[in-house]
Amino acid sequence: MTPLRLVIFEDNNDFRESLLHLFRFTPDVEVVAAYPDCSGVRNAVTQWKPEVVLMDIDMPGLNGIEATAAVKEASPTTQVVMLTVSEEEDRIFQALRNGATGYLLKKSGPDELVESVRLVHKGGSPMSPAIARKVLQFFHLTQAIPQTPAAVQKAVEIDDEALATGLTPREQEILEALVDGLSYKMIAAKHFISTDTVKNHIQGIYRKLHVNSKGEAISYALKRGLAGNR
Amino acid sequence: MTPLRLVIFEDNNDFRESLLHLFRFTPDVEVVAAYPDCSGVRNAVTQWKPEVVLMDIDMPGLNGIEATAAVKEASPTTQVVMLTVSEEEDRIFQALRNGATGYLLKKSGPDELVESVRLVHKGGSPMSPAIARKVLQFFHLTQAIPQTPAAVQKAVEIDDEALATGLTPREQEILEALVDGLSYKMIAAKHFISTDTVKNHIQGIYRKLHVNSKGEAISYALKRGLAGNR
DNA sequence: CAGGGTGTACCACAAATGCGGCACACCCTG
DNA sequence: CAGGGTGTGCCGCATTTGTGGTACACCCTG
Repeated sequence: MTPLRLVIFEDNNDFRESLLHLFRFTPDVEVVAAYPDCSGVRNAVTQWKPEVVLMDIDMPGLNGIEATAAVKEASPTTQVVMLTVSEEEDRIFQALRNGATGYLLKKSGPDELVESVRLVHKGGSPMSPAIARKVLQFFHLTQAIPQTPAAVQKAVEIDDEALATGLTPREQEILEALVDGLSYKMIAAKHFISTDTVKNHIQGIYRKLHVNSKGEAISYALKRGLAGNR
Repeated sequence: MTPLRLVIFEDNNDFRESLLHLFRFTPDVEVVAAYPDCSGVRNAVTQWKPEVVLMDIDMPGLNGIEATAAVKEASPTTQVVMLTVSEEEDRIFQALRNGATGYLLKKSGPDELVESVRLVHKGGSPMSPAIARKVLQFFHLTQAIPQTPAAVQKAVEIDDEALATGLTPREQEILEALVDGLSYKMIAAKHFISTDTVKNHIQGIYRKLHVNSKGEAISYALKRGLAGNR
């Protein structure tokens, strides 16, 4: 069986070297080339036709995100695995939409790196759990409302909003205020409590509705008629 | 440090036993209960208040997907990791929609299982690479298509909502994203622009709708059907 | 009475948001 | 061609929001 061809783009010399070293002891993976920058991405992939590319995100000149687009354009079947230290959402999503199919934090262990290269070639998407969580969050927000049979039943049987969501009466009131677009301060003034207490209630709401920002809460509440029925 | 409380739902006796056995040798994880079916999910989680639940998908009676919804409803902070043999997309997405934050194939090794339980508790989303790939594919599909000038023109001609409110097509798009509860960063990623540009558009929206916060904008838009018609 | 849930309040810190301005490129249209 | 509208990007700064604690008083209910 011919080994899997791998090309590496990584500007940090030490890290690049240790990657090379790592894969030297991996018989089924052959590092055919390793570059400290992405100036020659296009040529590199057309020349080497690698099955997999390991791509650092932070690099001088052409960065890893743009380079990923170039790789996929020059060789669509090549799988790109991003390597990064940061967990910035922007970059994650941009890299993924540019065609990256793996996304690993550099703190991943050697075994994990090697295994990831194999996996991405086998059609998987190795992703550090922290990254996966962010993708999932995004996924959740753009999803339709879940309709489990149980939930539907419940909604039909009892139309008590508070019971259905588990919100306390106070939380329900605060949610109404949120939906009106009020700020913490305004809510506090309206109900004669401190802004800190408002925060507490809002935290409770977030926990129970599985959201973590005003925007999500309002969206959730209005779309399901939990509030704003006036 | 108190160990992490884990509850298991798995109908296969052998597999359940081996899970129990596995975690018996994991000091930082304590399996407080294990059930062969989900008839008592709600009671189980309210009683044990586990940090993490391992949930088989295929089970007689209430299946793992519905049970997941029940778990999250009864104990929102509990993290649910799905365990399954199949890679059926519908089920994956349904489970994730219902609040599962991990998704492992049963062929995962013991170490991976244990590590996944820890990771999901630390805020990650352990996912078998094959699953992650499917989520990513879906992710790709829901991405915005870059605006061609022609498309913009078209939007201007047809979009009477935009005309009615004075919002430009781009602003309309951003408003849709706002209504989904997305953050600046997420919107930026979704439309492949910088967060600063997102800010600019949002400023434009605020000016035209006479509001000055995300909350007000979402509320305004949803209540008058300017967005969120899906 | 002990314990749980609820409502209140405070502190500290990180991240996101809102606001102001500046700049440039593109496409229309007069 | 000049100008306006739109989309994009960047900088800086003040405020708001989100997260994690701790604390205490009240009201139930077993």
